[in-house]
Amino acid sequence: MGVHVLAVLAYKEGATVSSGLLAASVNTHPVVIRRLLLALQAAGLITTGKGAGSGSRLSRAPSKISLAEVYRAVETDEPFALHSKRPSQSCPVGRCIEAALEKVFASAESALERELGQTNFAEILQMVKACCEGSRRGRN
Amino acid sequence: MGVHVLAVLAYKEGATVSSGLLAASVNTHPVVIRRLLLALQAAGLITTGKGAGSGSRLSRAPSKISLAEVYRAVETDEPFALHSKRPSQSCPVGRCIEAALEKVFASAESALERELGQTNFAEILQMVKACCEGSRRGRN
DNA sequence: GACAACTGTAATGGCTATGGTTACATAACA
DNA sequence: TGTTATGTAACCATAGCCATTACAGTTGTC
Repeated sequence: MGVHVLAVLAYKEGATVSSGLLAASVNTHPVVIRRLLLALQAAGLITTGKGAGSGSRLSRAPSKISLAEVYRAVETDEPFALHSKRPSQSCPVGRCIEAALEKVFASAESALERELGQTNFAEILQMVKACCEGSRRGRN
Repeated sequence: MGVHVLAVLAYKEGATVSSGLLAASVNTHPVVIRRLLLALQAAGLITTGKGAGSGSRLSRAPSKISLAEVYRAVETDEPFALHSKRPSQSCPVGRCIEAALEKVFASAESALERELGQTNFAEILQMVKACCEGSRRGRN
């Protein structure tokens, strides 16, 4: 969903877009979008103005924003669920499995981010535009 | 959690382990473990017997089981949440973003599985055993 | 200055997924 | 036949996420 928002912002190169318009495209509620925009702001990906006629825009060129940054900005919890309740400490495996898993999962996540880092929004924008050829009647 | 179960089975090389014992190590309920065992059976990672004195064991050597297989066996839904409600089809971005994202996410997931595939349970077992040196009083 | 168009933020309710629990049928073994 | 296990359904509790409402603060325009 965060990707969707940034894709729209990239689509409207530089123009400010209100949360209402973004919500219409994502098909959700403006407040949901604003919460998302806060996370994207904190990550420095967009700038948001206040007041009438205002809205959000990318703070960098689309080619300078990778999916990995969006992932880091938006994702809150760990991709792999560790144990909710701690394993039994009286079992040798239970006592040590968490440390072992953390190491492996950390490298898995870094591999994931490395892969996501290889796609930027210029490419996404290009894919979207290529897909839309032929159905040029866009109201928005 | 699936990893934990298989790690215990690897720890008890070849011996059958009941869902009750596994549950004690994971610190959960035997039924939860049995649900998990069903998925691991379906993936061909373990074999489970019925009846008294029975239980589960690995169906392959630990070195022949990778984390990627566990991931595939256990994980049900997509790692990246697509849109729950479809985006607005009247917006050019909304109309095309899903197809673009699917392609990118598929490659990201395959990168993830590639990374997970590089760790097998012989290595995990080794990590667990290395961690437990010194605290050798294991009741189980 | 009043108004309109925005964002920021809190509070709330609903939905879904997951895990925990109980209960019971069934299968194997001694 | 009794004991020990699995397989499976049903149900409740919990957590996380999204949607919604409500309202305060900010900016630009008339």
